[in-house]
Amino acid sequence: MTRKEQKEMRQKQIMFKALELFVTKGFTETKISDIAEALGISVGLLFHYYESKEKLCLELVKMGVEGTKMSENAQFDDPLQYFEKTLDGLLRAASEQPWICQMFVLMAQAQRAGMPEEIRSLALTVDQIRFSAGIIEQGQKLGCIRDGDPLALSNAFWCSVQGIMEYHAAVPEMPLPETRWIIDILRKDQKS
Amino acid sequence: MTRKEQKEMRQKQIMFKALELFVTKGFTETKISDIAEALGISVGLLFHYYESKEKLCLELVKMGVEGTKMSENAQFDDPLQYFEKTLDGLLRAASEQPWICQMFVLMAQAQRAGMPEEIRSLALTVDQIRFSAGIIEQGQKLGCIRDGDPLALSNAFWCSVQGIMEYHAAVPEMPLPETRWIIDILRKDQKS
DNA sequence: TGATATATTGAATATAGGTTCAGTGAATGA
DNA sequence: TCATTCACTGAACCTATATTCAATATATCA
Repeated sequence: MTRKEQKEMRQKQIMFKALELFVTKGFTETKISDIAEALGISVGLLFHYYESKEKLCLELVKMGVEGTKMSENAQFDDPLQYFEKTLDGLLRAASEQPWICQMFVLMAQAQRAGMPEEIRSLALTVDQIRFSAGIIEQGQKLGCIRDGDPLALSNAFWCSVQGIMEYHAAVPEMPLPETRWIIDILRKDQKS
Repeated sequence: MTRKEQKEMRQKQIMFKALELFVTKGFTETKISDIAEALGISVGLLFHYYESKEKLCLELVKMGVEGTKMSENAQFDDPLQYFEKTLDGLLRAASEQPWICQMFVLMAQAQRAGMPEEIRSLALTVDQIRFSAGIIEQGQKLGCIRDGDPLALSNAFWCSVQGIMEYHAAVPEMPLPETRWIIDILRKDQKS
């Protein structure tokens, strides 16, 4: 293994363990030494790769922001289908790769007051709710999404997803819901 | 005002401000001095009323546990109606009294790893999800709640509520969803 | 009114935990 | 092979903040 490969591997290792701990214990509650210990490396080595706990978290949030922007580019015919596809993908991913759902949770944590300002403002650049409200409006015109304030509907949907991801990050053994249960928050005429 | 009244008022004052800050900033991220400053009192006074930050939080969690047990005693005819009544009450309360929704959020925080053990174990004594799963099972037999793993359905419902409360605690100006949108996670045949 | 109890303060203390750094050993490459 | 670079260590350092405490002000009550 070349030096470069080794370096990238270590960085990845550190990031994913940090993500796991930040999400299960919380950012401030996670000690740098917790991460180091969990990986069986020294505290000093961690600072060799990341100049601070804050920068490490920032790196994770950057990753999350990119992931979100990505998903906003998904193509769809039917607006309701957009949510179906997105949610189905998320739930499938969450059940297989813990880090996807953890990432989801981290992004919410990062938006809270009390987070380092640089992290917080970056996290606040994603606004899934407002973005989806536009698609919901389309769906309402087409008659596949129920009536009501699009922003409130979008909020209801994404908050539900958020809650589910959060709980699954903490208690992975709890069975995840089926996509269509959550989609029915938005669907106009149930019974498919 | 008598001494006793004054004492109770101060304690309430401190508890509610602490709740607000614990929820918006996080437990560890909230400094004792933040609470004191926000109330215009000294740090020392806070310790006169609560022997530690941990005990203060514990008091809040106790309050939350009692509230939850209370709501479990609600009477109902129709299982679906139980959820409707409960959620409607919660949403109504959340929009009027911030602390109710904050309390909801605190309970989730308190259950996380990384919290002081005494707080965590107390918070873990409430198990809304498992409790509601029983009611969901009844509803399925009666045909008013959709088929599927009752535990997973209960999880979906309460996680959604959790997510909504959490977001509303952070961004109160976002309009809350309507009860029936969330109830439709559980409802068997939509279109009322 | 005086004596006691309680509310209140803020400076001093203790400690946890993020960060630094001087040093060791192993890989790389000329 | 030798020199250089980089991975890696863990103890020392430093700061932020929970907690303590001695002192003061105010209320209660006999």
